[in-house]
Amino acid sequence: MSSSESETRTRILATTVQLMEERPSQTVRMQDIAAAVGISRQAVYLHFGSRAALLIAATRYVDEVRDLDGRLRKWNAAETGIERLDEYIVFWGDHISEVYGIAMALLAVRDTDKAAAAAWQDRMDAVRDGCRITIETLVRDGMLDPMWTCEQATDLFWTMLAIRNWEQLTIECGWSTEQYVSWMQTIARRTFVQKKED
Amino acid sequence: MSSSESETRTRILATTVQLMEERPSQTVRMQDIAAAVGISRQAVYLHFGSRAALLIAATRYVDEVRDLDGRLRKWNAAETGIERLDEYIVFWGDHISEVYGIAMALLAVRDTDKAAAAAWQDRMDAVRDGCRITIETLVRDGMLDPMWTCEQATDLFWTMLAIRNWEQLTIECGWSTEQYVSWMQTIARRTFVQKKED
DNA sequence: ACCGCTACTTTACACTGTGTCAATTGACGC
DNA sequence: GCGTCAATTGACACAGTGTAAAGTAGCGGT
Repeated sequence: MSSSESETRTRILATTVQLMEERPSQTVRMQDIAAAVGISRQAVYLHFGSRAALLIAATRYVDEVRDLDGRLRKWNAAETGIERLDEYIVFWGDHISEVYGIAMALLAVRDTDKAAAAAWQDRMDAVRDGCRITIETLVRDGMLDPMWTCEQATDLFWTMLAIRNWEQLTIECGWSTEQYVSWMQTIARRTFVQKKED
Repeated sequence: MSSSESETRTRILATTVQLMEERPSQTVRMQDIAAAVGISRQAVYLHFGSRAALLIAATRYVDEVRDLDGRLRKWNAAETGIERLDEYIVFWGDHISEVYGIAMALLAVRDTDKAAAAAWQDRMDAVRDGCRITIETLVRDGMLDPMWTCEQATDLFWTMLAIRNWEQLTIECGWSTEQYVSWMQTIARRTFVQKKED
């Protein structure tokens, strides 16, 4: 795969990600990306047919570079449902903080571009799958609070982990990612884990 | 105030709100609003200098029509902190479901328009104030879980109530507003209210 | 030496939506 | 009839995306 990718293509992707991280996503134009790479705007269109296509490719690129799959291994290896709950929040918190820039850019074009909307949906579905599997492991352990169905708990867990919430707590409220993770873990446990009957 | 407002101006506002509720906000253009009202695009600019100004006026209009202040009375009248927590979620859930359309439109132009950003900030600050007062009432009652500072609990409560979360749970997950309210109340209580020492 | 290929450049233009401007019309009160 | 207020019409500037066409520079093969 990476053998077929030209060096310029990779440089475009890396630059795009970098610019998106630096500035508020909206304001990064195709022009800016081209200029930063040191090529013409049209050259960018030569590699990626549209802004949306570029953003989609950029998210994939980040996943690859940051080793998304490797990071999920710890979560996957967790034995108990509660461990999984904790590990998923750790994984996701760390991941968001590195993907935030392009994720927001992709989210912004989603309204006008079908492909971008589909790409976003894909990623959100993947996160939701992770949430569902986590909740199902809790159920298996008999630890899901009976007030929730599996479906409801998944909806809620998935919503809690929304990037917008991470954004608000860290960027607007000034929480560190560590605080985000540890407090999110607390809320998730209190919300989903059945209380010891006493 | 309402005496100075021309009938056309009001019709523009009402139509804007209506269109924004119907369609995904982004796609409603000044042209569409003008056509729906039955006037020219320029006539809209005659009343509201810009798209952002129109959206800001539209949010105010909705607040007035839906009697925002009246709805807050019940929350304000609540005696205990826990009652306030519950009532604030009821108020907010109902309110979001009626304001959703324009709120999203306002949010969308926030990135490109300073006035819209300020207007959005205003409203979010107001919600945050409500959250803070609610949490402070819990503190007064000695009911806030000692794991949170007042500030942290406010941040978190405010984030829980984010419109995006309501959007995801109701529109994407299919929850009713009643479910949203009742389950949000559960989570909020479990997160913020100190457990009975046993 | 020439061919063709790939990667990129330059210039120009179409399109969409916002926002501005100027000249015009039509109704209403006085 | 006069002013004026509300609205109309048509034209245009501007930004950013996306398209199209012609040109260039380097490189490998024959």
